[in-house]
Amino acid sequence: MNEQEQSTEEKILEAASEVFTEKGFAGTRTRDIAEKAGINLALLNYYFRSKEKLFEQVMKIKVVLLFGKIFPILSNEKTSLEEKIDLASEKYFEILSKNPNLPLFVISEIQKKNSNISKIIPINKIFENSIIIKQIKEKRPEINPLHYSVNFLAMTIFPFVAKPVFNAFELTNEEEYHQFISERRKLVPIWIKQLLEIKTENL
Amino acid sequence: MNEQEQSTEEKILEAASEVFTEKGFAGTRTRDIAEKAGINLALLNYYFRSKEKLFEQVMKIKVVLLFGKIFPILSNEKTSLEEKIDLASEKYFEILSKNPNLPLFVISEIQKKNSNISKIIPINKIFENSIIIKQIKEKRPEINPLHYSVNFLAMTIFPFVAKPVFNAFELTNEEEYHQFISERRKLVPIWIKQLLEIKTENL
DNA sequence: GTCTATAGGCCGATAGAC
DNA sequence: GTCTATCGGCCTATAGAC
Repeated sequence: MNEQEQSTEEKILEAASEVFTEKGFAGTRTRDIAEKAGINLALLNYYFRSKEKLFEQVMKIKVVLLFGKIFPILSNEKTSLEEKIDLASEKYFEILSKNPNLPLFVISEIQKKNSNISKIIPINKIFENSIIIKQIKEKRPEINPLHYSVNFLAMTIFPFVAKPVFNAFELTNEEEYHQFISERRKLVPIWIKQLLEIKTENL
Repeated sequence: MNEQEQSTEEKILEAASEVFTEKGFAGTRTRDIAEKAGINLALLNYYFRSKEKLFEQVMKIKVVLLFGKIFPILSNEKTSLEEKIDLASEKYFEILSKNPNLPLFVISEIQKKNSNISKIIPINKIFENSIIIKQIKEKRPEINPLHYSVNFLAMTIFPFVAKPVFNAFELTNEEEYHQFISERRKLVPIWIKQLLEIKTENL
């Protein structure tokens, strides 16, 4: 499924995905994408019109990858809150282990380009109407459910976002980092469920 | 302390700080820095030699701002673990409220430039030898203390890192976001202390 | 120290042959 | 569809006047 089986368009898209993710939109040269895809620079513009439009397609794919698989889990009417936490955690560690710098790419490029990405996926609507939010509200009506969602995302995603810092300051080597992540895969759902048990009356 | 009281060098540095933070190294044009500083483009090179060297100075300041104030708290021999959590949390929310996109800038630029930034501050040495690590190890010897440090940083920093996502997907408006942050200022230390109480035997 | 003017190189995009 | 060659603009950096 690698070599010749990919169409030219797919080869460009894959190369673009890698280079954009590594260097960001502004730091990427279309020449580098063309070289990595093994095609000519002119072909890139033939297929995608411009660097900007190529980037938009990559970003769309990345946003769907980052959020798409999670929402079905959070919106399942048949699973309990605790089961959702376990399943979402498992799925996220799986996605992020394969795509470690996916979240940093999406976040930092959204920050730089304040694009109208909310038209790709209406995250807020899906989120606000999801079953899990109802379940959290039932369990902890005194606290904005967004806190628990952010806690979950923070504990799961942050170690991947901060990986460049781990490397730069040599906090872990590559092996220790993977060990660390695989420990968190088990710990995070335990911690999240525990946080939901704490009553905090006096805000 | 604004207008004429700043030296030209300071004006350039402050303008550079703002533009680099907003657009990243690659997305920044030295012309924009010069314009924002109210000086001529040539002056920028007169004072700082190159865009690269100016960036390095800005980055050094940012890294110190992000970590410098925290380490003394974590290394204090006279405070308890719980007191350190309260003080570090307070200090971080203070720093990040004033510099909301500081962490995203530092992380994403470190990722792009894999610079030898560890020479600015030897974070790993300071971290490993800090008093708080000893205190965490005493309390939870079965778990790598890095997990609790990452939990703290994640729960504190992540909402600031992810702010562009909050905005892009309209999860909160500006007022709701500030309300959300001020709630976390109280909740995060409570949660962190609670996480330290959980025994997790079976890893 | 501060300015204007410009050199010099890089990069995105396209024209045009095959 | 795919290539080579090149245009035109932008951006960093510097030369040189004041």
